[in-house]
Amino acid sequence: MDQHTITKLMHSAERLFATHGFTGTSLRQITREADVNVAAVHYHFGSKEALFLAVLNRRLLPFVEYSLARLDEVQAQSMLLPEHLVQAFVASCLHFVEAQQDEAVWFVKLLSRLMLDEYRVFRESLAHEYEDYVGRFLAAFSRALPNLPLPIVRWRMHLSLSTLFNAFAGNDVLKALTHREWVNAKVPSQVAQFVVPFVVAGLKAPA
Amino acid sequence: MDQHTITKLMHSAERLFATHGFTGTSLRQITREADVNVAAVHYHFGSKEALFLAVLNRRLLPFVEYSLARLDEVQAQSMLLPEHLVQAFVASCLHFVEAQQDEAVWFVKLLSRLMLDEYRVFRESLAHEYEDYVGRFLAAFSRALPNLPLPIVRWRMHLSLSTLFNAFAGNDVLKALTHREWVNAKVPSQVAQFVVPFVVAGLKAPA
DNA sequence: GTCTATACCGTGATAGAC
DNA sequence: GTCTATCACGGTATAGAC
Repeated sequence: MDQHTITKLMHSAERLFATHGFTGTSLRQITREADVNVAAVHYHFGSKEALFLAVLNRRLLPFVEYSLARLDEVQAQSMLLPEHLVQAFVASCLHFVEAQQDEAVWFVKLLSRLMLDEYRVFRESLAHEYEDYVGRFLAAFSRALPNLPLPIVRWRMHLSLSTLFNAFAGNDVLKALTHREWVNAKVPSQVAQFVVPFVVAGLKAPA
Repeated sequence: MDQHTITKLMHSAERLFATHGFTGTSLRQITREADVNVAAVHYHFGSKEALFLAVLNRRLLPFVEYSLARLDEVQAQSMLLPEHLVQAFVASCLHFVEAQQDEAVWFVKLLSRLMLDEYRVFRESLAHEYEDYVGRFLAAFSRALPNLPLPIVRWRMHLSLSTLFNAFAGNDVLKALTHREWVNAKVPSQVAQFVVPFVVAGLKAPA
């Protein structure tokens, strides 16, 4: 156990940001848990915001790369169906989880927060890195759903990916209102079994 | 403009909590915007948490009541289909938005945050109020999907309601990553037009 | 019952010793 | 590269004036 300061900081920050949110986590909590000095964050990253972005990009950039490789594979097929795209995306998620283990769960929770207005401030920095990624998936969805007008294709892709993300992150509005587990899935591959048929059917719905 | 202190506080709190989150909003911001003293929150509500719950229940309790009335209507029909349940829920949302106007948008954003772990602390208080509501909707979904095993019915209902909530709240993972509007819907009834077919098809997907 | 002044502590950030 | 000291600010909560 002789990790570098930067690694220890990112590790603690990832878990704490995922659990308590950006504003809900203080630099003092992070540095205490990482067992480093309070000033270390500013020395190595410059600011709390920069630390958050670093934590995010550390895992998201490799994920995106892997995910695009899977996309290229299915695009190479002559017949492109919506389920192929969902499979490419889900397979990337599962591969990611398998490689990162527990840390992946924190990371996905962290990622699912970005949808909220609260995290608006980070969007400009993220756009530079991920604009191309989203664009390429959208083009693929257009190919796979040739009979639907573009606005509907965009909505369907948005709903599909948001639903998948929220499912993997364990975000559940029913659990929030009743404090009870209504759905249970021990591992991400089980989550996928429940969500994929739902999403694929949604994509293929008549206009 | 001679509102009561309590009303002014709830109004400001709703908007600020929705925009910046619970930890991201300070009592000073709320009281400054409401043009009341910093201590007013503690006098009238007891704590920041209690204010949050009050803001939530103020709109959610009437919504639930209305929504259950719509549910009873469709349950009275001899043939209960998944689309009837979705329609009952969506109609309640639209009725709610029409009555509350702009404030409804803030409220739905606020509500969609409850899914996150960060808001765990409120779940116990909420369970008491909304356990029955969720239970009655679940029973209806079981009736409408008689050929599916109960775990799948639960997943489908969870995915449907979460997807609808996120759509009305404007939560969009693509927008977060690219800082760009991919889907556009001026009013909630337009959102419904895009989301309802997706969700209904998802519900009716083969097991 | 209602509001105000204020206490006390934690926050992100910086400067400078080592 | 790391640490201590310190800053200005804003956080929640309370004691007490009207």
